[in-house]
Amino acid sequence: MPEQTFFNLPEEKREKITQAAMDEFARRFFHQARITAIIEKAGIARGSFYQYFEDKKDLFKYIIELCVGEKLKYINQDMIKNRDRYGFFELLREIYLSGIRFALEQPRLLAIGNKLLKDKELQQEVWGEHYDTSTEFFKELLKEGLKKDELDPLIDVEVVSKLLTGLNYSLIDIIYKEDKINPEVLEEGMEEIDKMIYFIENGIKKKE
Amino acid sequence: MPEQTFFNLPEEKREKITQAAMDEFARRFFHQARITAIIEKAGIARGSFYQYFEDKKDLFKYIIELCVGEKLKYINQDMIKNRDRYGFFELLREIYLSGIRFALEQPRLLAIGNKLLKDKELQQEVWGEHYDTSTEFFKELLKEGLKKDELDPLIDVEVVSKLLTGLNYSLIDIIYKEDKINPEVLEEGMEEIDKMIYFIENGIKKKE
Amino acid sequence: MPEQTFFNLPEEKREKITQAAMDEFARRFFHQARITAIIEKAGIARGSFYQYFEDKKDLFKYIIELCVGEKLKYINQDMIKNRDRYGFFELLREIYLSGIRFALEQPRLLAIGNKLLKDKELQQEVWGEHYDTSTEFFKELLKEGLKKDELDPLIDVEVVSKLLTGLNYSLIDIIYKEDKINPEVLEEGMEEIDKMIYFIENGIKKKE
Amino acid sequence: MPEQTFFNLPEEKREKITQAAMDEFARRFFHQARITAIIEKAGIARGSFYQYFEDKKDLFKYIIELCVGEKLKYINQDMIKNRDRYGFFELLREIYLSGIRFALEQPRLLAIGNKLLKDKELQQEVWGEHYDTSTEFFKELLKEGLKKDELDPLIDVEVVSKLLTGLNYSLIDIIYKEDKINPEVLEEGMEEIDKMIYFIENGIKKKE
DNA sequence: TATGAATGAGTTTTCATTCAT
DNA sequence: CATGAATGAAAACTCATTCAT
Repeated sequence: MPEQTFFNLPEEKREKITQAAMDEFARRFFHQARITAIIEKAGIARGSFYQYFEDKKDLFKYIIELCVGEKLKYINQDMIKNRDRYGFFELLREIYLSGIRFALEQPRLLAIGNKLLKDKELQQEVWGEHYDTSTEFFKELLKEGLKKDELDPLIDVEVVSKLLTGLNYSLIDIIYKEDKINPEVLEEGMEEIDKMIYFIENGIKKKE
Repeated sequence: MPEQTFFNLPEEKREKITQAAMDEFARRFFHQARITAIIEKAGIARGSFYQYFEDKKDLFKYIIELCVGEKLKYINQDMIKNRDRYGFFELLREIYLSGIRFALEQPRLLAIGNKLLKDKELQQEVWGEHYDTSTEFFKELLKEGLKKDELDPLIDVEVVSKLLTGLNYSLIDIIYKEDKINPEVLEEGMEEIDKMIYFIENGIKKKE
Repeated sequence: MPEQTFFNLPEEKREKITQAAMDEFARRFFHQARITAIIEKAGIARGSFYQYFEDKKDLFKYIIELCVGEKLKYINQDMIKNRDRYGFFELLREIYLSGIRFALEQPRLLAIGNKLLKDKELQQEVWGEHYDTSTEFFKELLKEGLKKDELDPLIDVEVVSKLLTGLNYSLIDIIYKEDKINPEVLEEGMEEIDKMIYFIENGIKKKE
Repeated sequence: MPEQTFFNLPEEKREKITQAAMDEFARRFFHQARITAIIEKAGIARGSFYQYFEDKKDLFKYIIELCVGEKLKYINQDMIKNRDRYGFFELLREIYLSGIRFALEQPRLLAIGNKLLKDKELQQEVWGEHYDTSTEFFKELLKEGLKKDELDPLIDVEVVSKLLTGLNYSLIDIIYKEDKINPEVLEEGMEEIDKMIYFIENGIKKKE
């Protein structure tokens, strides 16, 4: 919800502001992030900032939106749209892999999201009530997996959806630690990650 | 590392300060936490605060120490000490259950720890280099489990230890959401949780 | 080294701030000087102060620079530049007289310098290593005086340069006492001072 | 004017407090000096301090008194008492030499006095109106010197007494610079200093 | 729309002094 | 007398936001 003035800006300038904001929000928690740092890096005037955004939170929400949009690009949209044609574990693997690709290629955006992750209060301000889209999505996936008889019918959808969400974050933590890419992962490559996903799957797949 | 003066205080007053600090650190991130709020709630003078603690960080470290100490009380110490007498999954279940018990009974302390969890910089200041004790512990457990031939030898100890850590946090997130206890969990009780743990185990136990 | 914002200020406002700062630094030692007093007298907001200056020391350095600049105006620059055309004692008298003129007309600036004079630590922070320019200057003068055969060759340049510096301060103390101009001196005028300088000269001039 | 309680203290304890105070007042200006530092070094309780002294200034005055008393010990008391038997320049040399001996042997006390020297306000609080004893003393000496026909009758007693005072400080500055004894002076010894005094004398002695 | 100066509430911290035991 | 905890005024400094041009 930036002001229209912001969108009237030349592409280049808008980009510079966006990048500066991402840098700052990746480095510091929302409350610690300093507008001063952002305007300086972006090379704009203090007053201009408030002509583009209502306040710090307004900018933050916008940046988060960009993160979400960017994140979506890493998911194979075809699989999502035609998800009835794919198996549950294929889809799950794709979700996880997309998360990993995103982490590897957009570590800064990941850092921003991670910072938000623990601040429930802020999340609510940013996303209102429905701030747990990730879990919601897994819930849908699980329901469909059960319908297709791919999953152990004993599982509790509520609980497992949350576990899958948590595992997603864990996976990312594994490859992206302390603001740096974990070199071990890069060496051994995706193969290792795939094996890892395999073990996770064991927990919920239908017992024969 | 509070000053001796703090420990000389009458139990009751010390407790009041501790509680006030916990309240504030549970509500806000370290940098956002306000000494003013703490001293007001504790009913002490501004100057007194600095007679008890070197600064805000000093108090925070102390509170974190209390959290860790409290957390340990929730783990069956007998099992930890004589862990060779227990199976890997028995131990794992105990760890997870202890986390859940802690979350249910000490939600405020949990919130404090969670806030710290995402702030790597702060963690290093509080704990020095060894701030990932949780993962280290799971790594030990896994190695012993492998030795006892209870686990799939194909698993990557590094990776799985991190997954188990992440799962632990997920479990806690499931029952403790938005600073309130998730009522669903309390209704259905530990039984449900136990089932959940069971599914997790599938992922790594030895294939027959 | 104030910020550019300070120099962008309208002359009048800048002057008001400068005057307020001079008042405070003339009254109190650097560490005792209060920013609050300065901003109140200058009629600016607390935050503005920190937009103009990095901190109290930044302002202080600036004020000292102004003092030094002002002081230089009181020395006959022609004599300094063409000093080979003048006798040693002529030059010495000019230096001393300039100090006296400065003291009479800028008692506040003198007070500021005097306060700094005893704080070696602060001097080093303000001026770095070369903080004894006064003595250095007298040393040069003495060397030239010896070359021109005007001075007793037995004198120790190191020692006498320090004595001359000290005498300079003494002279100033004589006419400027307790932050007020000593009225006696004003009555009897420069003539008396000139006589005083004459006696000082006896100590080092070449014996016939 | 410490309280009687202070003087009832065992010699050893009193000495420890005195030493601690001297250390602090030698290091920092009165306003910067911290009671905390003093009580810690002296090993006494905070409350005790205020049982011995009314406040910080009370202690300071006492320390200054001790400094003055100590200083007097360095002057040849016989010469002072029977000063009619000595020549003006003999007496003057003794005064100066005593200052130098004091500076060499009691650098800490000298530092305390020097710090006080520039703080006119504080001086008045410590000494009331008659805080310029040094100048007063030189004035007496000069008058007697004139009576004995040893001095140039043209000199202005007011002015020269102040100059002599200033020279005294300069001498001390020469041998005691930046809180350390100037090594050059120690090497060349008192002889050099004596020569220095000789040059000073030239300025005021009776012309033949 | 752009600019950047102005604002002031809010925060941490220090320290002399008082007070209760 | 000794002790050391209690106090709170005051200081420096930060920073999001407003305002005037």
